[in-house]
Amino acid sequence: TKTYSTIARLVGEAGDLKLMHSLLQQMQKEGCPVTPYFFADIMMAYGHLGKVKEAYLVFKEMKNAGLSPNQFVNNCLISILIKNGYLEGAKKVLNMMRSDDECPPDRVTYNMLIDKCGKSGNIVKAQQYCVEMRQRGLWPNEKSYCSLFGSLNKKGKIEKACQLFDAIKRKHKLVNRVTYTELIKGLGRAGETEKALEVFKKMEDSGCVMDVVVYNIMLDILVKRHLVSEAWKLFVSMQGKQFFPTVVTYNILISGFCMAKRVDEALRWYESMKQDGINPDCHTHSILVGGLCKGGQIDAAYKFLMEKQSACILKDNASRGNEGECVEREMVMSVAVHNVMLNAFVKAGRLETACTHLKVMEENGCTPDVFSYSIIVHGLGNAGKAKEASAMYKNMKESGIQPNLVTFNTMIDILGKAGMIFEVHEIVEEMKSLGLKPD
RNA sequence: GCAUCAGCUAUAU
Repeated sequence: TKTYSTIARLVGEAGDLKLMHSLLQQMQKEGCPVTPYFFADIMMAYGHLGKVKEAYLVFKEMKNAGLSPNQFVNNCLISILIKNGYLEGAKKVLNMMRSDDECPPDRVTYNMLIDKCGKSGNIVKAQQYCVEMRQRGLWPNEKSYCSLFGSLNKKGKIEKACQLFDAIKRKHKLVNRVTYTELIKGLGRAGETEKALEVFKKMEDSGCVMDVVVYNIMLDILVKRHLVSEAWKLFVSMQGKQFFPTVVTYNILISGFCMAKRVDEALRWYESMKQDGINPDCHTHSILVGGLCKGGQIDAAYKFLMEKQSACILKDNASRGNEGECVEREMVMSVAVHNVMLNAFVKAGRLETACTHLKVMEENGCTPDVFSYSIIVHGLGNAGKAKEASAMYKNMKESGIQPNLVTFNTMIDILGKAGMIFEVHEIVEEMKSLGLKPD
């Protein structure tokens, strides 16, 4: 069974359902017990590729094979649905579980839903799930509370968040390092740098086990307040405590130098991270492109971007087996980096260049996303070209890209200002049909 | 069952 599961994972990643079928048949022929975990592995593989439909087909396939889903498999399905933005689907699975005495929801089930509702701003719903799990005799744990706490933080309700923090600390004693980290982050976002530092120091002094994430968050707060030299001190001291910088740490510092308009230093740090053996990622590149642009060096930014773009065709040594096989794969510069560039062109009034670059992206195998189009649409609208903006908007939809709330707001603004009231109504109707509420 | 659940960095209104 283990052998087959291992193979099944690979089959799942390759997206070959047929092969999976024959594997399954072979297993049954050989009298090899097929477990739900076998199916779950395949489902998760699909899920990570964003192939929700395929994952669901595997789920159904499992039922057809006469296996009823257990809590684990249902949770996997919920996780896949949630990660890919199908909250409604996840709720349906929950409903099935609620009415299934053999397979009721467990703490993981609720934790996932609490977290997702919190992240999408529905705190009330998140709390309802929390109540419901208690009614079922399931006790919320650190993760449940941290999700709830985080949702308040996200909404900027720092006072309520602090109250909740105190409550869960006093009543349930269910706070850990992650909860403290979340608290620091919330305080930082609320502009309470001093308090954030205070909690951070308390954490350090009380002998609480730290990790690099806590340091990264503290660094980010400092850097966003333009306290670059404070950040530098922390960067040094963390290493003295054996917490070594990751790519995120470097990205934060580099963005700090960019925000402080010290782009040269940012570029030097970019070099030194590579020397430290840490690979820059798409965040690094978009931070640098943005930094160069904001420093008025648009053309340098473009040059940098195109250089990285052509360096992107490289060997991907993600060795999956022990055979040392290297998969040659074409890597593409992340859309987000191009989007930063597009935005810079638009903001500099170089609309033509931006539109040209949109095509360059596609030629380089980098598919524009909803951000790319929104940037261009907004640029056109700002230039008083409402008709062209509309055309670009249509273009986007024809490329199979769903508009989101920001896109709709942008369009409403453009059309409204151009006096195209009828078209505004069309947009509003479109929003409704997608289940989006105007904000 | 070491598998499903919480915290860090970039782009649009």
